[in-house]
Amino acid sequence: MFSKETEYALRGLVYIQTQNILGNRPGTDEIAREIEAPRFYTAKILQRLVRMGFLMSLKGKGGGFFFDKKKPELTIKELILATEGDKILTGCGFGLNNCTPDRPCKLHEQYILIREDIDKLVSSETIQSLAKK
Amino acid sequence: MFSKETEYALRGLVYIQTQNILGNRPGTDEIAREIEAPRFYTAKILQRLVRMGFLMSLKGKGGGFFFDKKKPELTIKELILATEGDKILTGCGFGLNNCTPDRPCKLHEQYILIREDIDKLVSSETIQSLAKK
DNA sequence: TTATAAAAAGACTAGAAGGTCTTTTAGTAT
DNA sequence: ATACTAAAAGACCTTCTAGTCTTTTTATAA
Repeated sequence: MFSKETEYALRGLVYIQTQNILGNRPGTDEIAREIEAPRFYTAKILQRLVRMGFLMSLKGKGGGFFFDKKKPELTIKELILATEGDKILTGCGFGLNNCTPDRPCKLHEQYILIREDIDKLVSSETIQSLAKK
Repeated sequence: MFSKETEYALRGLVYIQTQNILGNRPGTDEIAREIEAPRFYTAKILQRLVRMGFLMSLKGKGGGFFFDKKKPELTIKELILATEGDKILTGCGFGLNNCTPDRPCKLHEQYILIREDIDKLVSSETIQSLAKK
């Protein structure tokens, strides 16, 4: 469904948020261990997320990752769009690139419904809402 | 959603079936052109499908690809399982590999519903049903 | 003010997916 | 029989995803 990068980002961010709630700022080693993801790869992905402004970090002793509480909640959709673009939400199931609403391909009608459900799900859930579950 | 291989296979097989209905046995060049897919890659994918028994072919003049009319219709699901395994139909949206019904992950409940819809769609549609549309 | 801790940066590697091309094999029509 | 046609086989290449590792920068605590 999603790429590894999106998966690790999703799991990592939810873990960070659950720790933030407890007053902690986890670091890459802890995060990677807890979400069962490769250590260095997780670090790289988190760095990208910081650069994109989704997340904040502090270097040095006592440092780690945390969310800016002034910012609105981060929807899964925003995260997916940033890590792997909109192909899941705009692409056609049949794989015909010239499949448009007026010239739909043979799987279009049925696939549209599924795509809308995916869109609804990733639009309504946020990192913060998942962290509370 | 699907891999390129699955996409080209899907489009190629539907094209072959529509041509079979008209009494034709299209070859790799024609198929690749019509479904807008890379020529040699399409040929390779069709060869694999023949080896897997989904399709038949004839070499030499007047040769090409065709379906065995004695066989039952080929569901999209069978095709997907053969080309990319069952990860789309069994995998977890959240990407947690130890996500089971009794220990569900945080996106499980909602994702399950979408996965079931996908399963229903690919189980009900066949190459033959798509070719008729 | 220095030792230490942790993120940032970026080079590098492995493997898989996607794609190309040439040669071989096997039919078919003449 | 032979020439031609088309699939089969398989080597090869390219690109992208996933993952590793080392070095550099920056902050903090003692």
